[in-house]
Amino acid sequence: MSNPGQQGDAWFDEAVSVVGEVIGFWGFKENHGRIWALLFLSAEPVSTSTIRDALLLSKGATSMLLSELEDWRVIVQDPKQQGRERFYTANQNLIEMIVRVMERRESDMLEQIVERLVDVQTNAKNSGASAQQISALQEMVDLANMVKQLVSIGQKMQQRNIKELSGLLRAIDAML
Amino acid sequence: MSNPGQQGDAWFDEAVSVVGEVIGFWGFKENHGRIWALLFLSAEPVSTSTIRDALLLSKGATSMLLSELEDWRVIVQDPKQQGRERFYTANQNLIEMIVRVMERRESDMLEQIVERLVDVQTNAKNSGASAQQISALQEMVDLANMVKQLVSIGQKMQQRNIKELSGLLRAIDAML
DNA sequence: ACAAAAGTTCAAATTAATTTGAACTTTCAA
DNA sequence: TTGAAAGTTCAAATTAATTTGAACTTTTGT
Repeated sequence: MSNPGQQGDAWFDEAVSVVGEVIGFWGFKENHGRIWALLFLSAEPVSTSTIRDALLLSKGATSMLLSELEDWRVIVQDPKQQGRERFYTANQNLIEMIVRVMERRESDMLEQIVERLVDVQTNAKNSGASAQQISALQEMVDLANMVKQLVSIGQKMQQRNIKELSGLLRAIDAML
Repeated sequence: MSNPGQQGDAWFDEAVSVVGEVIGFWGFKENHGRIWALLFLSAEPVSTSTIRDALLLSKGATSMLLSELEDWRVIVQDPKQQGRERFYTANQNLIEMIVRVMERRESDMLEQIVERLVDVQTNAKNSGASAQQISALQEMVDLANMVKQLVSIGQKMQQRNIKELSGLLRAIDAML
């Protein structure tokens, strides 16, 4: 068996598919997940053209997908590589990665949501909305704020590994 | 001012929009969010035709969206109403609702993912994948299991209200 | 400085998700 | 029992998301 455990092996392709599906399910493009999986499972930095060939993507798509992933710091360019082509590696810290992406995706939105809902509540009061309606709006605001709190907890989890977090979750479970 | 704080008021429409956007952003249809918001902000049960008229939906769409929401127990039919038409109310427990929907959406998937990744790992071992690759796969499995753990914590949070949970989150924050 | 290779951009094409509406089934008031 | 109003289904239409590829810009080895 030549080139063991690389792109082309059935298990490798299946892993790339699984991750692609999960990531796609979770609101990103399937190809974001496929690229990340390819890099995460590769020992060495991988060149852009290798990625393109392995995943059958166009030049344009590859460029866009890679720069999005890089922007989210889900992948990183290998600075050691020199020459014309770029080489990438996956961020190996899954937790940090997930937290960062979540934060980036939800944070601005949550801020805006709270703002808009508070506005709505003000207008509702001035338009003679019922007490019940005001408190329904308040609950939405509270919920949005709770999610903000959750995001900030996420931030603190960035430097912990999965094993530690699993232990923490067990402790929380016991509190309930 | 007649019909105070009802559909047609600017604040009401804005609230419906905000919720629709959030829900849409979060992987559901915008109209799921709009219907739920309309019901959540209405004092009385609302008839199907009122929903249709207020949100400008077709007969077919209304039927499908309502039965999906009902299926997820995000809304519920009012049993008191009799007559030909159905009336709905929103599930008032936001936390229960979110947990239930998440659980439903993620649970089967997570089970499958773990299964497929374990399979992949087995094949990888038999195909002479590197130790590094095996452990990368292991990390993915661990992560999926951690998310399962998280879902099960979510279940226990169903009967708590937002204020309680906010306090709990503060306690967790202090542990980090 | 040049030109070949790599990367970017974005309008058009493709593909996927959502909505419509007509034909059908079910429900219930008379 | 009957038929009109309500509800459902699903293929076709619409709308939205993603991908392509050609024209462009940037980079770098010579």
